[in-house]
Amino acid sequence: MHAYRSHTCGELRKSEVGETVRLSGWVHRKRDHGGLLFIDLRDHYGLSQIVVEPESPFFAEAEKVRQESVICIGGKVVARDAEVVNPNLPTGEVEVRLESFEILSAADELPLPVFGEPDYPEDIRMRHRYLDLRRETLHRNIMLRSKVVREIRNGMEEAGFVDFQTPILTASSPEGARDFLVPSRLHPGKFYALPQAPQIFKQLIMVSGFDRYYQIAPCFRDEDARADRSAGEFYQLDLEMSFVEREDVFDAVGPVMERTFRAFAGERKVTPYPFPLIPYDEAMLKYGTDKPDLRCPIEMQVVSDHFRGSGFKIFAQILEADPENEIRAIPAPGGGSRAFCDRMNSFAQKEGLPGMGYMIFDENEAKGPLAKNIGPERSEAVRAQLHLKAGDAAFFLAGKPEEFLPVAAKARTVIGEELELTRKGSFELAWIVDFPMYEWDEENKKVEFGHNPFSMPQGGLGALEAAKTDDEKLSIKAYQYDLVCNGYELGSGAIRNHRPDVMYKAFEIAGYGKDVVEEKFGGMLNAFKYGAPPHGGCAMGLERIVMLLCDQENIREVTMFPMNQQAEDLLLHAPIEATEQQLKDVHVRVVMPITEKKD
RNA sequence: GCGGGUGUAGCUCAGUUUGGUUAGAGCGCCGGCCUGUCACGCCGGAGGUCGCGGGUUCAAGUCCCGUCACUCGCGCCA
Repeated sequence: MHAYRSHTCGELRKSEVGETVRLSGWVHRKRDHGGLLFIDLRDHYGLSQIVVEPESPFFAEAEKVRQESVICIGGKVVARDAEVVNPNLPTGEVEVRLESFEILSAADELPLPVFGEPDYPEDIRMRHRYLDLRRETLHRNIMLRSKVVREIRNGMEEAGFVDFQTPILTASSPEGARDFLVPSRLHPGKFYALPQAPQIFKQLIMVSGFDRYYQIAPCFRDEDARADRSAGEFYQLDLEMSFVEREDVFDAVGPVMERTFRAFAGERKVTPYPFPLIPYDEAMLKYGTDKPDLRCPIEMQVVSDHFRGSGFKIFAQILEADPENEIRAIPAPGGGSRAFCDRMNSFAQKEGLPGMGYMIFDENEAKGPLAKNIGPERSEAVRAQLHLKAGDAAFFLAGKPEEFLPVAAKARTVIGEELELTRKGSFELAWIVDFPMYEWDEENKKVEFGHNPFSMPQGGLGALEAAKTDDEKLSIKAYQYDLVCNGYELGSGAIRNHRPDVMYKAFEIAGYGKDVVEEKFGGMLNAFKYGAPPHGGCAMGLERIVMLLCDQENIREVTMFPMNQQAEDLLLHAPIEATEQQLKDVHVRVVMPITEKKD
């Protein structure tokens, strides 16, 4: 017989009754009746009940063994009597009568219980991640992550994509997030950077003639963490294709996303491919965000005209003060109660707005201070535009859209949830398309790249040359798109700008001369001078996909060894001081930040 | 860098609003009992600088100021 096990702990069924077996695993739980002892033995595969009779020579030892100790037991598989079958356990029809018992590794008192997985502080979970990972939920999440990766790989391989690795030690790139730097030993004073994404490499792979690239790629960005954003590092399904237009990219990655979600969605619905396309401008108008949760059916509308010159002076004045100001309405079907509307109003105030006006519609009229001030005719026009009926309400936000939209978007989500309009148990995917090529940099009062400077502007060189005023420049769209699901940005991509002449012009509009482009992006620019195929692609955040499938709202719940919000690894204590010798080797001297002393 | 929340037994939390007796409960831990449990049960016990520092007060877990830790968000994230 095998030294440790003849079966796994999840394997035994009635068919094994009568066999003598050997099992190894962790002591999940003991139930000690004094005269009879039950041990639930756990491994990766499941749970088996071991029974120890008081006559057993091992009874005393087994009674004392601590939870989470690793033991190896032998014994005979017996059928349980009908009344003690455990239907909740796949192995619940049998149990093992203990005949041999050995402690392979005794456990100390636990800093983190495994059984029952009670809520524990995250820093303790991180410090003892190996215990945390034994717990059922996290163990299952990590397993699902692996299966998701396999499903993605299968999909990509079947679609003719080829997996290539790209460098981890590379050059710092001037745009994007802050880089992690690695000092060079051979080149004093010089540094490598960890890639924020294999962006330039995958474009070079296309220029190198490989046609279809993909990789589950590690990405490193020195930015602060969020619940849905890991500190330091994360993985992307990264892909790039040659000789393609936008729809070709959608046709390649869309089906892979659909099959991946569908494979693990269970009862939950998945948007069938092809996913809807929503222009960026339309998303901002209807949802107030470029990553709308489409499970919520509420769509905002501009209702400025109904308030222009109306008796509601506050709104009328806001509209007069600046032509860019507007009134936006959030319809709230079924929200026609004072209590609800007041609650939403104070929500808006908590979010930093002066408030959120509202109208309540009943059978005959619109109620609330707004309705009174603008009169029945205008109120009725608002109701008609929003297609509302008796018992409904609408909320109104006024001012500069860029100022109130973040709150409006949140309010839309909250209203949808509170009124139970938001669908549960579905994954609703859509492409947000036609992102602006440029945006206004308020700090430096200039036109700046909106997203990826390497995206192809729509209309190409002609559109760039035709744009003279700032407004015209800002209205240029890029072949740039995001995939969104349930309010999360799953990934983004673009058709790239593979033409040096267009690139020079694109950078010129953002105020960068030829010299800057050549100095900063010379590597890629040169590559484009010797025959570059039109190409495009995208990158999907792996953890976000897994997070959604696991019904988790925190990315650390789908990451085996995550860092905390301060980007510290509490298990292995990274980051940590380097030794004098290490610093000397790489020609680095540490200068601590000056902290202000208080007197 | 900034804002919100949290911090009381190993853990989860009550007590803080309105300052006042010996700071409680559940889980876990330790000891005892228990032959059919599977969240086993019953009895007993240990365990607390109320995050830390300062202040107000006859009196502070409770009020004030500062600070630290964790977390959520803003900034940042092409």
